[in-house]
Amino acid sequence: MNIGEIAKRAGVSRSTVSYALTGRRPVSPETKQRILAVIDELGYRPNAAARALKEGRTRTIGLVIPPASTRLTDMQLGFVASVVDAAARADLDVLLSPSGGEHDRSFERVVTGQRVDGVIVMEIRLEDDRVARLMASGLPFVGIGRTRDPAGMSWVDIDYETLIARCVHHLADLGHRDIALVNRSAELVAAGYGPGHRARAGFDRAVADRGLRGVAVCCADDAQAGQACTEHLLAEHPELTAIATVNEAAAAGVYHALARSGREVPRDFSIVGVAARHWAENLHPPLTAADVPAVELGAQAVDLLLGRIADPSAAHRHLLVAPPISLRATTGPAPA
Amino acid sequence: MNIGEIAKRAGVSRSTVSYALTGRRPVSPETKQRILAVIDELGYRPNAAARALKEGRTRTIGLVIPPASTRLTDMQLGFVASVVDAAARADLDVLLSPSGGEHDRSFERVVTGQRVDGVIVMEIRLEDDRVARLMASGLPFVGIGRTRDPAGMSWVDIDYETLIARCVHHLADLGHRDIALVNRSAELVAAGYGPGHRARAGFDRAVADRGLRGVAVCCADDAQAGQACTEHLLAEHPELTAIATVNEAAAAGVYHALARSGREVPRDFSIVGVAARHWAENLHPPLTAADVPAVELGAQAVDLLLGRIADPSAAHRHLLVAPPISLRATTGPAPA
DNA sequence: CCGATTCGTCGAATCGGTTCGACCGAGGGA
DNA sequence: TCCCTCGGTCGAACCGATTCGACGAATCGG
Repeated sequence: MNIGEIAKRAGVSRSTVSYALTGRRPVSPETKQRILAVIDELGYRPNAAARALKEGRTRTIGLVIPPASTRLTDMQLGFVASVVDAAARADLDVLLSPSGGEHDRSFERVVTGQRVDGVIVMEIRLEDDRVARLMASGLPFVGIGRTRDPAGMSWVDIDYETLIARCVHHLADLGHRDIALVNRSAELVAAGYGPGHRARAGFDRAVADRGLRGVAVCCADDAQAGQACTEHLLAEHPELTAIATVNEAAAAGVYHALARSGREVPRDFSIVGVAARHWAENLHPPLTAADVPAVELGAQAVDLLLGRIADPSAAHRHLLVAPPISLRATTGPAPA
Repeated sequence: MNIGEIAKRAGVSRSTVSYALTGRRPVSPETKQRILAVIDELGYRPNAAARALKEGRTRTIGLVIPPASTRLTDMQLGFVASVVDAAARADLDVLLSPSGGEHDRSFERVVTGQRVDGVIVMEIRLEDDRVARLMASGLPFVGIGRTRDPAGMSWVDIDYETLIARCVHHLADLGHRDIALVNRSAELVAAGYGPGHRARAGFDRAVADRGLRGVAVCCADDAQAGQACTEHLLAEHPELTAIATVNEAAAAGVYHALARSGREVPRDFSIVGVAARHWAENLHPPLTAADVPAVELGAQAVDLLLGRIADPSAAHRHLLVAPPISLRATTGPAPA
């Protein structure tokens, strides 16, 4: 079932079969039809490896994800899904590569073995050696997220700094004076995870701008940690009346801790965050939050990558989104 | 940076480089060292396409997932993560293929273009044309889930029928007489989604065995639907004192509906389900549930697939797991 | 001391496509 | 009528690896 077999049965040469399929040279209607009939009958498809070898491209992109051991957040899942979706629309396949920890062989294989035409990297750190590796390799790539100095790369990202600042202003406008930031996990922040640092910076700046009293804490990415963290926060700072958070996975725990402390949301306490819309709406009560357009970002990342593959020397482009805050049910005036 | 370049710089023939790398023929220590030095210096990796073409295998497996539009449940995410993880351990790459809906081109490409050595298929229906397609193609594959008559395939699956029956018996043992099943979405069940049907069958059988009164409903996979569904259920059947569920995504909504109706869990009402442990523990209160070992199942699926790739004519194997119910905080004696 | 092994290496064939140069015949312009 | 162009097709080269057969040199047993 290779191209030679098709050629033999159609009574033409292999090149003619190739031209009939790719259309890169004219083939007479009768010949073409005969070839297609044979192909259809035998269910022939060109061998992807042979084609990739000759053409020098694989029609596959790599998607570098955090290692499987760290559970994907809802937002990350949204990115993965939208990248896969957008790639499928462009008739590209997606090769998954967990990176970090023990799986660096996988990353190496993807980057170095000419298995993919380009790469999308998620979960970028301020200093990220995967990015350095990719830049050195010359392979086209796009970050979902960006390094501290992203001038030499193409990327899409969420403007956490602006968003958290906006959250703080929203709370300040409502009269809150003592607010807390529930950030991502201490490990992530310590490892230089961009959103954690940028959220912190935005929080500090806005708190200073509005003359508020702010306290920032880190919190692991699950409901139990969110609860523990909030209980601790309320015990240490009983004066708090609001929380801003970028940790969607912890939000349910934050709710429970507040309920157990006797505080009712939003009457006694306000919460505002940055989260996937799906997630914000499914909390109870629905979370007032900046809705991250994960689907759009993933699609844009694929777009950018296609551009770089088509012209690797083109100027780098990027997209920084700061979606507006959707008012739902968790923020209200500061209690008197 | 191909093997010829390495050969030239090391002053040997291309075949010798190949033998030095694969070890399939002896190479003298000095020569080998010289070759490895050059390779190291130039950062050479064999071209994956060329190797695949000659060897006839790609060292890649396909993972067929539901289309991106339908959000992955926590359990499905666990499967994906564990498959990727297990594949990485075996030095295999994973090619993602959304199937269903508009993405059948992607599935076709994966199955037919000799891009992968084997395939793992998720979300299998009782009658599943992707399975039929794979059987016809002769490509090794393993299902996570199984068709109605899975004799001709290898698979791993969760024994929903037994598990839900076990849940019902657990509730009956606690004295509950009126119980409901909250199943997966009506669309899934209508489409012949196996777990939905098998859960229903196990529920009906156990309810009959114990002489209970049971009511089964379908429910979309999110918290809002869970709440609406439960409210409806309580309105129609106020005599209910317990719910068994296979719909982990709806559980939070079930909780809220019960709380809003004034029922306290587990004092007034019991809930028991089948869910990923991570998910059950993060609910509040933690859900008494059969903990699905998604990680183990994914790893087993990869194992089975490796076996089939190694020997496609070997007898089919399968694994049906029925993990015990972990008692947490949501079941108690039926109210008097 | 000679024939048979064994070791280390090389050259050439091969995998299944794409693509380039060339060829033949028909049609069109001068 | 002659020449050129162009449509349609073929054969051969090529992409970058693996692998088989062969061959020279060293080793070994008799």
